[in-house]
Parts: sequence; C-alpha cells; structure tokens
Amino acid sequence: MGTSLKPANIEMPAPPRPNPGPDPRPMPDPNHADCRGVASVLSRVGDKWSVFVIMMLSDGPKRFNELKRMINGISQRMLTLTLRGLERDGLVTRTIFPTIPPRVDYELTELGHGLSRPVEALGKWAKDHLDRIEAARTKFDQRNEG
Amino acid sequence: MGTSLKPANIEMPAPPRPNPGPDPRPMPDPNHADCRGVASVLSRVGDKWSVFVIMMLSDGPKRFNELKRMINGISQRMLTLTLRGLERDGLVTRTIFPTIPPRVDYELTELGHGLSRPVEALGKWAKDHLDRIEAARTKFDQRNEG
DNA sequence: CAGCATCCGTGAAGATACTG
DNA sequence: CAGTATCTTCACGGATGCTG
Repeated sequence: MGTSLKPANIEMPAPPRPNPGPDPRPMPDPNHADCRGVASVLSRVGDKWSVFVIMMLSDGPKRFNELKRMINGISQRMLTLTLRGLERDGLVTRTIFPTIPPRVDYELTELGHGLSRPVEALGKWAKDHLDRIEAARTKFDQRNEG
Repeated sequence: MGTSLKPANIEMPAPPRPNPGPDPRPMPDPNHADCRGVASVLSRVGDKWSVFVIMMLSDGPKRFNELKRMINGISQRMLTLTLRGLERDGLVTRTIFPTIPPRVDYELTELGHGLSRPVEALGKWAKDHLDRIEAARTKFDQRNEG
C-alpha cells in the first residue's frame, strides 16, 4: 500500500524551531546498548519499596521486622522480595545470626551507599517541588474532567 | 495462642551493633505524609519510559513520532500515556500546531529541566556502576541457581 | 523472628484497528 | 501525523498459612 506520497501538503514549515541547526546538541550518550542496563537500574530506583529501604538503611543496619515497622504499609512478601532484589544487585548485604530466635541484619554496601546519594538528591528535589507538581496535577485534572 | 513468651531465649545479645546509642541518627525527614507524595514523584522517575522521554527532551522540543523513533521499543500507547503523565505533572508542555498533517511538539518545562538534572546524575551513577551491578547479579544468580 | 509457598484480584502494558 | 478505543495478557502485589 503506497499510503500516499503526495508531495503536496507534506512537512509543514509551521513553527520556526529555535534550534534547526545541524545537531549541535551535547548528546551525552547515544549508546543504545547502555540504555537497557541503565534502565534496569533506574527501574529499581523507581520501585518505591526499594527506595524506602535504601533510605531506611542509609543510617545503619536494620533487622527485617525493624524495616517492616519503619516502612509501615509494606507486606512481608514485598519486603522480602525488595531486599532480595537489592541484595542481588549488590546494594545490600544480608547477615544471618544463628541465634534463637533467628536474626538477620540488612546493611547497605559501599555500592548501596553510593546509590543513596543521588537517590536522596532526587528525593530532595521531589520534596522541594512536590507542591508545584501536585498543583499541576490538580490543574490538569480539572481541565480534563470539567 | 500465646506464641510463647518465655523469658528465656528472648532477644539475643548476639552482635554488638556499632551504634546502639539513643538514636543519634540524622533522620532527614521523619514526616510520613511527605513520603506518599515523594513516592509518587519517584515512581514517575522509576518509570523507564518517563526517564527516556525526559532524557530525549532535555536537549530541545520533539515531535510525537520523533520521540517514538528515538526511544525505539516504546509503543504508541505507552508514549501517549507517558507524555500525558509528564504533562499532568507539569514537567512537559504540549503544543499543538493546527497544520496538515497535524503537528505536536513536546518540550520540557522549567520544572522538567530541573528534574532532568538529578535524573541525569542518577543515570550517570547507573552507567558508572552498571558493570559492578551486573557482576553482582550474575554472582547472585549463580549462587542461588547452582 | 525471618521467610517461603500458594492463591487470587487488580491493573499495567502490548497488539491491533480506527479517527481527525 | 497524532492520537483514541478495545481486547488480552500476565506480572505485581496483598492475604493467608506453614516452617526452621
């Protein structure tokens, strides 16, 4: 199917872009291969439970139920899965003390602490601009709903 | 169901925590109310498509299909939803040019540009430590699978 | 206390087709 | 070109019960 290739009515001159030059952009990393991997790391950050756990652990090791209490709303299942994920990524260590009852401490690794910095920066930004974002949301919802 | 409250075998003295003091931690923000809102912002960052779009838009406005091409793998539906979400949060603007064929430009707002900075910091961290993380993953998987 | 196994409901995401 | 609408799928997450 030709899908019409009429030379008429094609690409409009419509809006004069401020930047029509020959690609003068910095483009820090056009490498598509990296994106995949980076995305997997970012998705971990996007996981709200992971972020909370990292936050909670940023000031020292914690026990399982200690974390569960602090986060307040997470199910045991999710906490387990979250911790496993973080452990898998080398972001937290899991230390078992063979006492009775058993005790397990979770602690951020060097890598985990490193991650906590940009995450906290992001969290700070989020906190600082939260009101503006929520305002935008309300406004948008009103427009779209009224 | 007493679940046993024998004074014996209770809380162990097991591991001498380096920090058993009366909570000398900084605790930047114990406010639980904020967490909810912050989480909603973080979840947006965690959404891989949102991050990609923000990245793509960080160097100037783009059209719908332009973004679709650049991201390569996103469905039209997801791109639409992602852009709607970003627009709702006041992170991107949507400008319609009533030409034929129609043209819509998406551009980061001031807020969106502000967000792109910590996001890129996070992306940089992810890229820098990607190999270490992937190594940890492989190692973990081997342990758990072998 | 810490954690796994299981079941099940919800909704997020892809594919496809149609409209302005 | 830039969407909307619909259908289907399936992974995420909660609840529950059991083990070491």
